[in-house]
Amino acid sequence: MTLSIYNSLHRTKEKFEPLHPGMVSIYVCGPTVYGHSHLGHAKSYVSFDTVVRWLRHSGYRVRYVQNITDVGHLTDDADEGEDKISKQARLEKTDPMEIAQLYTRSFYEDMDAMQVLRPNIAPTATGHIPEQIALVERLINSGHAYEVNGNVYFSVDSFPGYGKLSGRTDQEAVQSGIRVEARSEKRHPSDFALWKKATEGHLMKWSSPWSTGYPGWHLECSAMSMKYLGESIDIHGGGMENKFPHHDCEIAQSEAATGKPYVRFWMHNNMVTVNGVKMGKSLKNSVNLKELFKTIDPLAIRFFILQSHYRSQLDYSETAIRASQAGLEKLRETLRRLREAKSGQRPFDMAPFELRFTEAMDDDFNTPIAISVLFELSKALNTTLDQGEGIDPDSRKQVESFLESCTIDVLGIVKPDGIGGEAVQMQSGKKLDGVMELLLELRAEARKNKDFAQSDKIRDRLLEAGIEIKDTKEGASWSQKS
RNA sequence: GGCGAAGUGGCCGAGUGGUUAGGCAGAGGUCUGCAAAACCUUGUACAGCGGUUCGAGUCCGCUCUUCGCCUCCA
Repeated sequence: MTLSIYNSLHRTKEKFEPLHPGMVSIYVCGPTVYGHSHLGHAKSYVSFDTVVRWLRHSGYRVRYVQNITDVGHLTDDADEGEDKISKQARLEKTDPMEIAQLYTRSFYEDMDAMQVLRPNIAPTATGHIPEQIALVERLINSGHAYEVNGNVYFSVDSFPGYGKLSGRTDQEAVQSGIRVEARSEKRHPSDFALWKKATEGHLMKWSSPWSTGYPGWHLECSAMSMKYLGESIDIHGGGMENKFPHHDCEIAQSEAATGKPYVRFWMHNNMVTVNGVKMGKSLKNSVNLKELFKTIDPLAIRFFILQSHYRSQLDYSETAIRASQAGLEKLRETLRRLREAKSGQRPFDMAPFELRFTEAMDDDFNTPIAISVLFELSKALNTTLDQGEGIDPDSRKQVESFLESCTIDVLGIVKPDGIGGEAVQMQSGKKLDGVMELLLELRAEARKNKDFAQSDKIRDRLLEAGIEIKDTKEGASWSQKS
């Protein structure tokens, strides 16, 4: 079986083979750090995290680069637009660097909570100004860029393939551009800035051969991708809204500079909507992750995201996410049960489940199908365990390891050192085990004597304390709940 | 206006020609002292109208509706 990936560049699924056998290079557009992360960030980074996890699981050595944008994007398209980070710094009465640091930390906190693995390299735009300047020089020298009044623009006329990703023709760009930019100093309305001269009072600026200024909107990704992954990379990921102009500009400036294909597979994830409407800061309907984490297990949010395909829109609602949490709990319960179950004689064949899971993931990372396979496996296991004879040791070991591999390593919906969703204070585990043993013993005696008032009291009080008791055929079991 | 995506049972959400998606919620049942969990049974959905086909959520056309991009945005 082979992995196929939907390539946005050709709008079709293609068999995936990396450029260098066994090694995959992937670059994903990172966040601009001027605010706390929202559910849209979660969808994007959970999706690509799962892509990376599956590639690694499939045996590839993956180098994953995800930038942190800490400069260079303006609040509007006019020359006098304010840098978003500077603006936030002004609003919070502090320094742009502090803003960038604050929200970078905040971003990683949220991603860590959802078990999004850190990228191998997380370069910042401000840390790569020389690389960006070098790329601009390269483009000027090869005739693909020109300088006017301290600004440098990329000449789209010099790159025939401009717009090939988004499917926009140059004609349209001309037509829409002419009205807006009639008096521009650009040679062509679609030309985009590589370097901008800083205006009076602009805080984030660097010296360059052309002016004291700052890099253009699209430059950092090209420069950093080339630096850390090479001039041609296997996969570049990002949100669909970035296809145009961001990714088309990246392609143009990179391929014009190197003469090589920039990206072999373009992957674009779809958006989160709230009640069917796009989530956006300007619409004031964005769902802040830190807020969400107060009431929902971060891993349940991850699970919710993975229950739809990365190329589908995901509609957020309270009820939908609650339903996901309940479903995830069911899978976790099966894993708990399997870990505690005694071995026996019953055979259990997990091969069909493993095959279907792999096929689903290999089919453009179809996590909703993969998860449905896990639910079916869960049901089959529960049915077998319900029969009380126990699964034979070999099969049991295999299926446990498979289920752990799927939920912990591949999907990241279960914590490696526990199940997830329980209270965190497990340090006193040993002591607690002893106490619980005693309590369950007392309760068992009470039940034996039909003193149900006493046994129910123990159960109810423990539940209040966050410990749930279940009576099974093999005796009572307990688990901690969050 | 241009480019693109989509409309699936109460809700979420897969599925691209022929057999059960899956989850959540609901109903009934098994088990249990009672719970909880689990399991069993239960829903015959695919925007509308035409067409192709032995056969269509699944292909084609039209209509309606929704959404995204075209300005920063995951």
